[in-house]
Amino acid sequence: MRPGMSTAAQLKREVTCAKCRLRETCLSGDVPAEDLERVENIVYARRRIRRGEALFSAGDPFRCLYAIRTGFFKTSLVDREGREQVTGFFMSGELLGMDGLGDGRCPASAIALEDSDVCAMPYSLIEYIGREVPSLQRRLHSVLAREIVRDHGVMLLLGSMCAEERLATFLLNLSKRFRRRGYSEAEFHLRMTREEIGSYLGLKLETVSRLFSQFQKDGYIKIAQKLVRIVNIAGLELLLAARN
Amino acid sequence: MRPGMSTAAQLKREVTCAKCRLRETCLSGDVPAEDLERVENIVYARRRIRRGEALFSAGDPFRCLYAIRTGFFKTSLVDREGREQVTGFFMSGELLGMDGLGDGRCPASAIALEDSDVCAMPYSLIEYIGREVPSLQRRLHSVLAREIVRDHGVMLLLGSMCAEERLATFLLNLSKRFRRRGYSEAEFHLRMTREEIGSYLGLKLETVSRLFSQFQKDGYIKIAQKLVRIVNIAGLELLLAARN
DNA sequence: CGGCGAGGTTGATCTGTGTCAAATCTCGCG
DNA sequence: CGCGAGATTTGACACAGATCAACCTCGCCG
Repeated sequence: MRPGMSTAAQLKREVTCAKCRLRETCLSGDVPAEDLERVENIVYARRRIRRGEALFSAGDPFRCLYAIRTGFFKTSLVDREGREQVTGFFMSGELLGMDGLGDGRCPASAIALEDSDVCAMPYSLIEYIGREVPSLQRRLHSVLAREIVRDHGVMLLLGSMCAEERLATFLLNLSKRFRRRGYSEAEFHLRMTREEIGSYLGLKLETVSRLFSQFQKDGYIKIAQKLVRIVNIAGLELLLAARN
Repeated sequence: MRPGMSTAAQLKREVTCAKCRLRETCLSGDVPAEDLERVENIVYARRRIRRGEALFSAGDPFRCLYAIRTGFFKTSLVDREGREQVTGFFMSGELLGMDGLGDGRCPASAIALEDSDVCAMPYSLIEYIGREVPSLQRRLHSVLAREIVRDHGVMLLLGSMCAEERLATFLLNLSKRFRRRGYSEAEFHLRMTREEIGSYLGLKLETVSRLFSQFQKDGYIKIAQKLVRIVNIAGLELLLAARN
């Protein structure tokens, strides 16, 4: 490797989609091996974001999509009247920044909830290379559409579930995502505060706190601070199916 | 025109994006004139959907995106436990079916709330032609992303507004969309029932009904059945800004 | 042209969450 | 290693919106 190489280029070197453990959830997921080298060029740089810092903020010009290599983020929206809404929590292998594609500005902010590493992928490159690699193009569409489906799921949660069901859904969703990444599905750290959970679920932090206590009393979970252990996954699922 | 031409082809003949009044909100929006002929080929057929019928249903295989030429639709989701959630209302010039792009199945249903006409655009063609016409490709991305942004707006509504604010937001949103289409922003027909409004806004139909009455009493609107006339738009906006 | 059924309104009451408040815990930092 | 700010828990109480119920309205079909 040449000395004097730019930082971005150095960082880029460290990254190869081919070897990335998270490839299948990422943009290069379905890209066949022979196109992979081309596709790797869309990873322009890696960025390290410290806990509490913004990867991007509402109003920023849109340039990149970001793939989370390690870490945890929340995205949130603030309307003109100052109402804040957490719109999602994102973990390794997931993509951030897709909503900026609409009109060249990021409508939301993404804040790291722990020290995190991301791959920055300029949209201009994705677009350009996508034209030559249909599987990449398709994957991008698919990822955008899945985000829409996810959002509709949250609308269902907010629009037709009671507090208990919302929190159960939230825990089960996190559990499933951790499992898919090879972490324990039963025990994990909540990276976010009760208030952030509340904002996401359309509840107040006190309600979230009470529900955690109640779930513990009912034997569904053990909770100590931010560490959750789901003792009875089936029970939580049943709670959703109950529909009193 | 040849006799014996297939129905689909006949229908197709009637459609030219170049002359379509709704082009700018549709997929061909930014496509330059010289590429338009190519892009028009993605409109495979027109379909007429009667009030109450489904354009597509949850579980259907995904093939097409649909542009609404005339009419009005709701989309809705039903979860395993039978909870139903209306996820959106769509009017002429808007696109339906994008959420199916994720995994080849339509996760939601789209029901016509009045007799409607749509352009069916097979995804395979959009994909293929998009590769040659970057402005189309880009437009598709943009439209998908805008849907994400819209959904986040609904999440904000459901997660942090009170009933009064939700309904005011809903009315103002409809008003704005009618205006952009050249219809009256002040007076329009609600195509959906109180129950469907309620589902969309996370409220019960009784609450929706009461709020309409209250808004009328407070001089914001006149309402007779499904006909709304917004008497005081600024007042409704102020109601949102108030944040008691 | 009359009756039926779906949709809508309104009232009374109930209840799940919000609100407010106070005590406790935790963790980063000097 | 202790301090202070922010986070969490818990309790008491209030209230927005749900629920239940009765009645109304209107379009439509026989």
